[in-house]
Amino acid sequence: MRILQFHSDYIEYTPIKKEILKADDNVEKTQTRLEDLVVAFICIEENDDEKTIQSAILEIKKYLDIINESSLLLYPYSHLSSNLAKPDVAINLFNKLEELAKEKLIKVSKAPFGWTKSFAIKVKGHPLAENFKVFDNKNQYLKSENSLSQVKSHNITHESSALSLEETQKSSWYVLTLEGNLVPLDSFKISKNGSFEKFVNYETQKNRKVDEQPPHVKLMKKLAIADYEPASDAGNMRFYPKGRLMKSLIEQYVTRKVMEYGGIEVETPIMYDSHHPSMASYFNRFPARQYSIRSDNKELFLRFAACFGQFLMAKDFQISYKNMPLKLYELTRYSFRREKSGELVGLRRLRAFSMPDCHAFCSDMDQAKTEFLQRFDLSIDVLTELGFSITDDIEMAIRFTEDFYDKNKDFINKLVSKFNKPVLVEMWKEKFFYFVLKWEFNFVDNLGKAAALSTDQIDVENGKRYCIEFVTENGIKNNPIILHNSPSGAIERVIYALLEKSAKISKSGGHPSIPLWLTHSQVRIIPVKDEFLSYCMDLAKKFQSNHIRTDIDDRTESVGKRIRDAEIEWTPYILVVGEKEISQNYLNVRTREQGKQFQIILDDLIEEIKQKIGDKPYLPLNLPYLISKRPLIMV
RNA sequence: GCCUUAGUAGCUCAGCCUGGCAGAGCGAAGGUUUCGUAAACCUUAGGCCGUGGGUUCAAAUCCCAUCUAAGGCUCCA
Repeated sequence: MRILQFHSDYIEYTPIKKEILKADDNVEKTQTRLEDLVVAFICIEENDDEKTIQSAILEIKKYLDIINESSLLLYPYSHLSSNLAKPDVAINLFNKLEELAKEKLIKVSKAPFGWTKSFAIKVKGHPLAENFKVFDNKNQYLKSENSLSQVKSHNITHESSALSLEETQKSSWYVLTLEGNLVPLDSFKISKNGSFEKFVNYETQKNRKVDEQPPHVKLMKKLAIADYEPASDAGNMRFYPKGRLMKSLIEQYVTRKVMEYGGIEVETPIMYDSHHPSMASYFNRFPARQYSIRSDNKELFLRFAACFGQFLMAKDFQISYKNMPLKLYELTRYSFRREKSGELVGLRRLRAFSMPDCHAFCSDMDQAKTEFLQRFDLSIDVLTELGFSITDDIEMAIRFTEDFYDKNKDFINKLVSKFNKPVLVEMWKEKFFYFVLKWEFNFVDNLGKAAALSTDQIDVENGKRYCIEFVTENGIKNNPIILHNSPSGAIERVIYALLEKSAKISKSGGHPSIPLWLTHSQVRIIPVKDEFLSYCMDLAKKFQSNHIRTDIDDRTESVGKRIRDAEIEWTPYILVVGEKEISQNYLNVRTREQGKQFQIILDDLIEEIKQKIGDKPYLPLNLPYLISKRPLIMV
């Protein structure tokens, strides 16, 4: 039995003429079009039997799992062999194959057997898209080749990755305590209703049914931060002026922190040639999750992480052990992942996102571990400075192989004690994928959903896979261990978490807010009458020259209305300026934080605000400073 | 991909069950008001009721199909 499989954008076929007597009846001679599926061209050979069918279907299912596809077309295709089975045997086995496939897969269809058919097919542009397999009657899986791809022996890696996917099932869950005890999850007493409990449930249980729309989705619209863009693909957001400003500030902040740590900023292309030789193993890691673009004769895909561009760059560097650890950094705008449409949620899960990604190339495991601890501190620092409390908002998961744990208990316990709370552990019997250890900081939102922010990994494979080399003290070339750190996680996700956190505060009766350094209008000035406008403009200039974003509500609305509007925008400082303030030279301030009014002189207020902002990045207002000049973005 | 829900004015939504002139609030435009800490007042303009078909004297409303989106499931290296 021979199977030629294509991962296809579409196939169209039309039955033309019945070829053999026993061919399928009730066949309409109309065109069938199917989209996004695997087309399996199959021929049944002499000596094939039910066992052959069974092992074939397992292989087909494995292939669909790997490329993450659920639709299958079984297409009888005799031209693959010169040793065909007799038609009546073949048709019988073919129907069995269809039955079995329907038991195991979601969407299965079959083209008619024994008919001449015309067909047109469009095959997707990634190395795993084309695949050929041969089985004999002892249900042995004989050989498989990417016969049409230039990447020879590719299927061997594909095979091993399929096997290791099964290994995934063998992971087991524990809690690692501050005392360094690895307690099986079942016997660990988790305190009720805490975020750790929610996090553990989210990670380990299947039932995640929630009926509400996440609060941050409402907020991102209401505060005119971001919105869905109907004219793009789902999961590609538009960012309004306030959201863009917020993103820029967070991006600048994270980038500065990573550069202070020693990261060297680079920029790499967002698209790559699918047929470049080094793509094969990359695809094997992230199969069929990318956007693809056809341009002239090239099949390009959009990157889904920065790893790749940085590895290709590091490969061309001349690196000595003296340069290690070498840290490359890029904040991708964007990385693209074609998540399934149903998986996308507001700013939590996107198809296009901005990801800070810092790789450290280390000479050996000792150096890697030392570096790893530094980056752990960096990540805690970044999240804290972004406005999260590690104690209240963040839960940690750590995943490692049993072998690595046995050899590195002290090291792992050190991570936990730095985190200073119990940690959820997923332990694997054996290594799969490319890392031996990986941790994440997760934010748990209002609906009990967890989203990973910071993360770091110890990667022991890709140095070799990408031929990255450094010269050791002895003059030998060696492959580095690579650490993959994102100290903050995707920038959009940081905004999601900030909004969810403020929704949590508002739920419990507090005043929701956004960190001062990230709010668009830090100070809003409201002149009581038009005649005070020029005084207010002078005032605004003084704030702005001190890097405090200040605007003026010069609309002809009542004072009450303008205060209300400022509060709806979550403006942290509202100044009402009238005769009293001008004649007596003080300011009347209404703060969001304390929700009360007080009087203060200008210089003191500037000092207070500057102190609260600290050394966070500054950018000027991203909208006209007179409200009357602004378009209305959200009601 | 599957399940559920929703598409009506710029925005948020009512009307649909039980068919009978297309509605409200906010926002916008014009005007009056110059106001002291969470919504001043008046006037006006805004519509292919997602799209296509069907039933009916008559469809936003009932039926069928279809598109789009959201939420959930699955997935999440």
